[in-house]
Amino acid sequence: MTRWLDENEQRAWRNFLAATQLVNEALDRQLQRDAGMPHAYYMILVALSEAPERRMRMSELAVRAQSSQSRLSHAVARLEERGWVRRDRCPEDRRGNFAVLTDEGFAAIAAAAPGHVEEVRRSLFDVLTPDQVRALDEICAAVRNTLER
Amino acid sequence: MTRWLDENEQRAWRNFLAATQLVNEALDRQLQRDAGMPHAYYMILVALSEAPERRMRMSELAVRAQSSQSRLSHAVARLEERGWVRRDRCPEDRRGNFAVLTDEGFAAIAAAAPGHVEEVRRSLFDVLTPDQVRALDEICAAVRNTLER
DNA sequence: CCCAAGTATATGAGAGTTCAAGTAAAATGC
DNA sequence: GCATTTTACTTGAACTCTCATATACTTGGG
Repeated sequence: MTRWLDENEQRAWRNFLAATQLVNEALDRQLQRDAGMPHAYYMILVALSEAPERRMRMSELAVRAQSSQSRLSHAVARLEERGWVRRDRCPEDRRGNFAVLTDEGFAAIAAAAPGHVEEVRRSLFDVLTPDQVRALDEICAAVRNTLER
Repeated sequence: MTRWLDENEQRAWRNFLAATQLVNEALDRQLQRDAGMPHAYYMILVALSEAPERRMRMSELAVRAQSSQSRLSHAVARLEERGWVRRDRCPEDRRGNFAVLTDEGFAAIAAAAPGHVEEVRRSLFDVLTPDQVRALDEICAAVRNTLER
């Protein structure tokens, strides 16, 4: 019954697992070492920094930062302890919260960004030809389209 | 100084992050739900099942299963509790250990494999054209070549 | 208006991962 | 040969993530 992977698919699959893990590990290590935060936290701060007034409702932030709501809740609690994020109650819907990027938080990603971009280039873009970057973009967009809700 | 990502690179990067995370989450959820183990554990069991006599030194296993030594050590401890793996001391080098896949462990991946392959197809291969699979393979191989070791 | 159902978020426990440090045995060098 | 370094692996603590559940508020009928 099971349609097993053929040889080419096996190879592609294993290369995919290895490559994506290597990239993610490289990112996490660099950010942890140089900025004291995991990549997931960096993504949250970046999402906030791009939002109007640098604030966003928790649920929207979860989507933008590719996080589950629970994970985000825990993460924001941690970021709050460090003074990088603050929570403001939402007046229109008193169940809701805004996560707000503080000036310290903004300073933190501003400081972290150059090293991070450097690592992104080193571990991905420097390795690929422009054609490969295009191909990768399309491949990932296709995957998103299918798996995202 | 910093060479920021241009618009295309930005898009490719964000699609890459989203797509790889979606695939990994899909894998982890399916395996956790249907086989009671995370993907990392599955990879360890698979690596062992492919080894001669279904056993391997811890350090080699770490490489094959794409795990750090510490992570592997903890994971094998857990797998041992479930009776899926056993540890044998290595006679030639008494610092060393073999991780050995038990019959129960083999049964566990044999049972898990079909559902896992199904999920791999669903979340990646079914979405891509043969050309895209080839392109992805080459891209990932290039990344591995650069980042590995 | 009130109650049931739904939504937004938080919380706690359990599990996995990382990092630094620890143990033990082999290899190296003088 | 003995001290040093290296290798193989483990351990513990701190942290993050997941899953199930709880809380608080809102919404939609009747």
